[in-house]
Amino acid sequence: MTKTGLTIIIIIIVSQRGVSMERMSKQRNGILEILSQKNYHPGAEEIYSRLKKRFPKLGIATVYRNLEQLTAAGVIVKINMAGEAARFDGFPEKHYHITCTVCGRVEDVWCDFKLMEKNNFRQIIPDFEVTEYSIDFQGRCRSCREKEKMN
Amino acid sequence: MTKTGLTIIIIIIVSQRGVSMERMSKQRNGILEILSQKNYHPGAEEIYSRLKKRFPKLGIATVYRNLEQLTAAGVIVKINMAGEAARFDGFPEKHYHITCTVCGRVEDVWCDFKLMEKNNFRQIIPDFEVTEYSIDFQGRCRSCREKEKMN
DNA sequence: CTGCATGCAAATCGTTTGCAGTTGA
DNA sequence: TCAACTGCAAACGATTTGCATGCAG
Repeated sequence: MTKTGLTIIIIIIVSQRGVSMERMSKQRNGILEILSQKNYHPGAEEIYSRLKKRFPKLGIATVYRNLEQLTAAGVIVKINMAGEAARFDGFPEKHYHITCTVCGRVEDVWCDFKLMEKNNFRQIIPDFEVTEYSIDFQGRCRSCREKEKMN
Repeated sequence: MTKTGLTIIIIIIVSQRGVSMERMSKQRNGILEILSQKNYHPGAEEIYSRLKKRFPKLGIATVYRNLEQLTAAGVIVKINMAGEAARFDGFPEKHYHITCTVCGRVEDVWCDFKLMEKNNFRQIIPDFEVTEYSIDFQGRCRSCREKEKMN
């Protein structure tokens, strides 16, 4: 719980909804390029190994540091996985994710949950001022269901 | 300390769910006692340090092993926190949690999200067969908002 | 030129595992 | 009795940090 961290996030989001990174290094740009693919949610390790081909001297710490900063700036979104390594999504527009319990694939869920709007929480959770929420789905994707049938 | 009373409750819960822990050790019983408090969501470390007073030789691995087994048996629920250590909830009945972004406090949210029922997901996420979902709220709790005002 | 960003290595954190000794049913 | 459970220590994976060097603006 870092009070300052929270403050910084708010300031950046309010001032500019876009990128205000101090500098655009080749490495940071590479990460953004990888994350510009829709419905693709790699972890730090995958981003690292893909980028390592282009930047052989790249260190994993650089990837983590950039992912952290880009997340704080609201340019990308961190997907916290239960137990496993976090994944990242280059599209910060509000949406949800679904994880296949069999293969672990993470896919986008683009839909409005109108009843999930913040206003409704006033009655439900009176003691709290709800500022954020996330919905995480789990299920079996089509291909995993088809594979299950074969066995 | 009402040891006997608590044990009876635990046995009822276990038998109702058709799950049988192989043995009920003193340590496991101690964990269940701690988690029998409503709206209390300690992490492994907190459970450990509380129980360490009663069982000075207790190892943290025992706590983790028990929490894992109790979670698998459906007797308790694991709350995966973003980044931080997981917390645990002794009440497995379906409900949600809200985390205060300021103090980190986790509180229960007992409410029905009727539109959240699995049936509705068929249209929303056609490729997936949704088996589970979780909603995680974040916000500021009353006491943290009051503290904020003072500054 | 300046200081943010990098690469490297070591450290940290939460959690898991191997193993020998203990214990509950 | 004896498999399941414990305590201890070491191992683990994911992520973070310290520090000297590199490079974008």
